[in-house]
Amino acid sequence: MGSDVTLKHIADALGVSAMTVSRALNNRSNVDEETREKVLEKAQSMGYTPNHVAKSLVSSKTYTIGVVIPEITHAFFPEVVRGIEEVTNNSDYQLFLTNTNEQFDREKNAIKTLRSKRVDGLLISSSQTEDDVSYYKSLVDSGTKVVFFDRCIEGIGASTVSVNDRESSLKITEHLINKHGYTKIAHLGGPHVSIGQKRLEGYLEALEKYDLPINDKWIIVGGFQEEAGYDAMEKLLDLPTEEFPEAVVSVNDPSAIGAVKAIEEAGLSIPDDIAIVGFTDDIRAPLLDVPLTTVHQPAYEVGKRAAQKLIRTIERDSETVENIVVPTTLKIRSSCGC
Amino acid sequence: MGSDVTLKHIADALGVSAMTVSRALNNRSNVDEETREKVLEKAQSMGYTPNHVAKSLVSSKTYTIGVVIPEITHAFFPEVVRGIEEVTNNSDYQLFLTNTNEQFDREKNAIKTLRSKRVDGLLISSSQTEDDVSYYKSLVDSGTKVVFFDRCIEGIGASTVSVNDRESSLKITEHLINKHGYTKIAHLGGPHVSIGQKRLEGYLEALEKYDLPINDKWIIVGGFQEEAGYDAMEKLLDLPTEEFPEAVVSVNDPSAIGAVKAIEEAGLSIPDDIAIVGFTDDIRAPLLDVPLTTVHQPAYEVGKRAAQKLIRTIERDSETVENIVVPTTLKIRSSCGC
DNA sequence: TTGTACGCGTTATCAA
DNA sequence: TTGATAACGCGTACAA
Repeated sequence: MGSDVTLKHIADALGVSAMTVSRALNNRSNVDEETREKVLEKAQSMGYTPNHVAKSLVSSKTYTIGVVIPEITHAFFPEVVRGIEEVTNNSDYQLFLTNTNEQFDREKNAIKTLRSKRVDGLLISSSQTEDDVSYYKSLVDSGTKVVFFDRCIEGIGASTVSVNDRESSLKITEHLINKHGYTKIAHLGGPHVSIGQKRLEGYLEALEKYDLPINDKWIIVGGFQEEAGYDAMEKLLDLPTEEFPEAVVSVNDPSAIGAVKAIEEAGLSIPDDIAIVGFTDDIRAPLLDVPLTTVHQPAYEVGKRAAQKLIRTIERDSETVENIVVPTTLKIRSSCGC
Repeated sequence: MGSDVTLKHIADALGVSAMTVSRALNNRSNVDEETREKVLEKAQSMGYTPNHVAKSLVSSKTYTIGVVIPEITHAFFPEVVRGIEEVTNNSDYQLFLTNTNEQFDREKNAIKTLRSKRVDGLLISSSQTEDDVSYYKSLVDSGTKVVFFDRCIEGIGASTVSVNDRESSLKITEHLINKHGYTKIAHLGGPHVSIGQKRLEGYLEALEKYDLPINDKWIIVGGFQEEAGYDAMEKLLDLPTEEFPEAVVSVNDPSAIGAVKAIEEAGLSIPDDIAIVGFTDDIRAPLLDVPLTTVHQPAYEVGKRAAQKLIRTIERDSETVENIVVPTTLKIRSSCGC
């Protein structure tokens, strides 16, 4: 594709200057109407496609946004992307999508490439599992426009869009306590950063609020994926009878679904032998043998808000840093005992 | 981000020419080792990030691929994207992802923008519903490198990667006939292009092969989404008893899932009152109340093969046009009566 | 080994 | 209203 038609080609064909062609094609006012029509016609017939690469070089603006997500097959994220697209579609931005497969190395690599491509900004859901913000801090400090969503890094000068993780986790745990009277409640957690930490805090807060025992063996630190939930649940299942929990709060639905698998394989039944709740409202949640009680996350809305905030941040230097929180709703099904 | 560090900045800081810096940074052989080290160090300390926009302008190569999919929330496509990424990740290409929401207008728009951005090639799963290939024909004729996947346009000079739609549809329909003895079989079809057409053909071929009646009222032309399946099924449900089908072959799983909803709402039971099979092997298929018998499509593999073919087409002018077919497998569950 | 000149396609700026 | 020139950041080709 090195043989593209350029402004100069059209100009030569018409006996005018490239500048005039540029003006005509960009609807500038200072072009003779007759000239403009000739140009438009010629551009059409020659199959001209404007070269945004050259435009970008001049304007230092690419109309391009890099989207970095940890797990494209986790249904939450495609839905977020749809929300992002609703916004970008109406504002001429294109999306570079990169899926990091939960690997921080791949994430750093992707961000490096995206910066080389001079994206106007980045939407990031972090896959970092360690509590070290220095990488992101220097990214933001370098002037790169970033908005975090879902798995956010707060307090480093970038806006964030997330759900009220702590509160939601508190509420769903409270539901298990209040409504069902469980007292022995375990937690299948994610890594102790970002949403993993907050959801853990919500869980702990609920137990404390009701003076329930907190048992270290009930708090498993795992990951966000199905296998992690499966493995974590296996550890719980190994617990002796007297320590066996009555209910489990999972960090998200994929993890919960993995746990359900482990429970079923152990020949136990939900919610009688053990109740379980998730977080996400995955597309599969209502379809499980025992439909999963969970926290509904408005993924589409998260994507939309994040994209809006980023574009405003890109286009206005005065835009403030915000931590935007979108509300969740409890989705009560039957895995909790209801 | 117009204040980026350039080669010239580094050059000035070091008292050398920009060219020397360029050579050092690109690991060219003809640079003094001492100079190279100084440059590398300075580049690091000044926070230099190479400008791919400028590089692309010079080289007419962007290391960028446009991916056009019709429906990002249909789980098949995220899985395809993962397959694409496995390939692009290892070859330094970035993906522009655009979701057209099954709207051909949006697709044309997206392709136009992607061409302006001078992507090196396009991976397209078409959302067109009309049987007019002229748009794609002129796209390919213009020299744009295109590989179609899943919803392909064949015979216009672009490679395609798809599953053996006709055969698979034939086989799953045969299963209903052979294994279960159904004779009155309906089809909830997609638009009559690409996979819609082929899956319809497979269905018809099966009926003909076994001398079964073909009833126009049993062939509903709909769409690929859940609502389309729901609506189509409602039409079948309105049929008088003597014309009521015993089994339904759906063009894909989302459509089948919509149909299942309609069947359940009508108070009928699957498979006793009516059997149903799909096509895709959606993540939800095994989780339905009556697990869905369907055709498993190797989405990841489709993505991988398509990306490989496109990159080869981009990098070698001599690359031939191929219609690549990846095999499916029947996924027998219980909605067929098994 | 290093530097200079030029071009990639476009637009801002100033002159005609 | 139109055109000439320079610049965006980089790499090729050639010269020193």
